[in-house]
Amino acid sequence: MPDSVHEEIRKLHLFDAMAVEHFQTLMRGAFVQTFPPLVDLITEGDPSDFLHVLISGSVDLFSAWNDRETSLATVRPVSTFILAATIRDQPYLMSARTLEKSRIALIPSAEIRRIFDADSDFARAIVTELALCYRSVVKAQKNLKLRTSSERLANYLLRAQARAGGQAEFELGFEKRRLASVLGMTPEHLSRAFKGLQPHGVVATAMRVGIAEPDKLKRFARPNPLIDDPKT
Amino acid sequence: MPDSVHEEIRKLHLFDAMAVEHFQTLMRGAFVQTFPPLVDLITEGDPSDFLHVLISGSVDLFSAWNDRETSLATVRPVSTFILAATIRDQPYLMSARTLEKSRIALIPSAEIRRIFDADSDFARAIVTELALCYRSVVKAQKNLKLRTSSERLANYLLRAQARAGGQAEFELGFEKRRLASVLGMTPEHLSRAFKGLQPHGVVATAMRVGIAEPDKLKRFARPNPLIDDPKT
DNA sequence: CGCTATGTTGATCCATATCAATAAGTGTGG
DNA sequence: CCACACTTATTGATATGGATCAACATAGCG
Repeated sequence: MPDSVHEEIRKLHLFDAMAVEHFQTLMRGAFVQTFPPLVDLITEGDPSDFLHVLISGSVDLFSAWNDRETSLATVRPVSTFILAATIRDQPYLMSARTLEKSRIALIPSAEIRRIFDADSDFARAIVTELALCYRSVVKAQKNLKLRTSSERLANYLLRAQARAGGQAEFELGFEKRRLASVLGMTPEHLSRAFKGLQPHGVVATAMRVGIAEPDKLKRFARPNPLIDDPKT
Repeated sequence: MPDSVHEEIRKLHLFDAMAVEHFQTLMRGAFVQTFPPLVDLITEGDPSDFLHVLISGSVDLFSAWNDRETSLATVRPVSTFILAATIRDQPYLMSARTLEKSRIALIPSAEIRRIFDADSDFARAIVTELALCYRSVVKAQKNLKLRTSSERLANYLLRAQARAGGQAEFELGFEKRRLASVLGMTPEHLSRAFKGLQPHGVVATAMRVGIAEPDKLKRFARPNPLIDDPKT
């Protein structure tokens, strides 16, 4: 693995406080890989051999049971996934697949656990990261259970607009088909949901979205920091 | 707070590895309280002043938005709740209320954070606990999104039977009204769901439940360790 | 230029919520 | 010990959010 990547990973606050020698030990067993869209990365039930760190792109965490499948969370850079399984040395509870082209660092779980025991700065960083993951799953769950699909779409668009720097018109990173899956609905339903948002000033053409009057959309969407703010 | 309670808390594996003096510091600011059923313990959005440790009883974690309310998880002894908010020093994401009469230890969050920084054994124990909380939320989410309400009820009954020592007939700890809320459905729907399970050998009278042929019910419920096993 | 994947639209179905009425407990004061 | 009030449980009728199925429209792309 090239040193430039080492430095990139070292900057992540999960790794920036730990002792140099421990970091180097971790990196010896680690590697970074670029995956195309829609590649299966892990399967639920498998032993947690690697901690995954998403460096760029996005990843869908999902689960299946009895021929049904559901998306549980979307991971965005830079953050880890399946940290809890790694820590507990238990099987993954969720499967993961790339949504877009993604760069991912893979670090052997056994090493993580060993160094976690040896380096208390690292242990503390892990707690912070894990608490963040926990809270993001809770927020995803609230989003899904408390909102209708149109409300989820409206709030998603507002967040996407914020990510795009607040312009009135912006690119929608996904194909609509994948956006539907991210939002937990069928493509047909997403299509209707977009139409339903027209009275609230949303104009959707191909992969571009325009929000005529953000305040109007906000009155419908009612964004809430305890659901939509990724930082808290 | 009586010393007997100190010892009880000290036995929880979250606290059993930490240095004695740190434990005593924590206990100085802590207290244990017994709450009747249906008491609101915390409200989402409030600052996380206390880490809660459920010693006996059960607690519902729920959330509200826009006049809608949903239950997100049920906490059973012995475990902590709102640990992630405490660690991150951020507002609670969920509200909590007792489901039954419950004993709860309250430990000032600021102390937890201080000692977390000073005691690496404690930090490690927190990681383990937090990973467990994370995984239990994920399991709750899978249960809710992948199963119909009858399937959730069937699996709940199988777990309740296991908790009761595997007898064919056992007490159902809750009022049906509360069970419905725990399972994420309306009381009316629960009533119908119980009827729907009769062909699978479930007999429900008042607060007692009988499972005539567990294998038959299992064929319908399809329990899965990645959803139903609280230990992994 | 057609082929295949994606997006839209319409019709219908399903799980579950909601509303309404009634029945069955449970508790309290006289 | 009973009458009354109040909560809980059941049952029926209806509404709703969203999925599914089917038809058709587009749009990249070899």
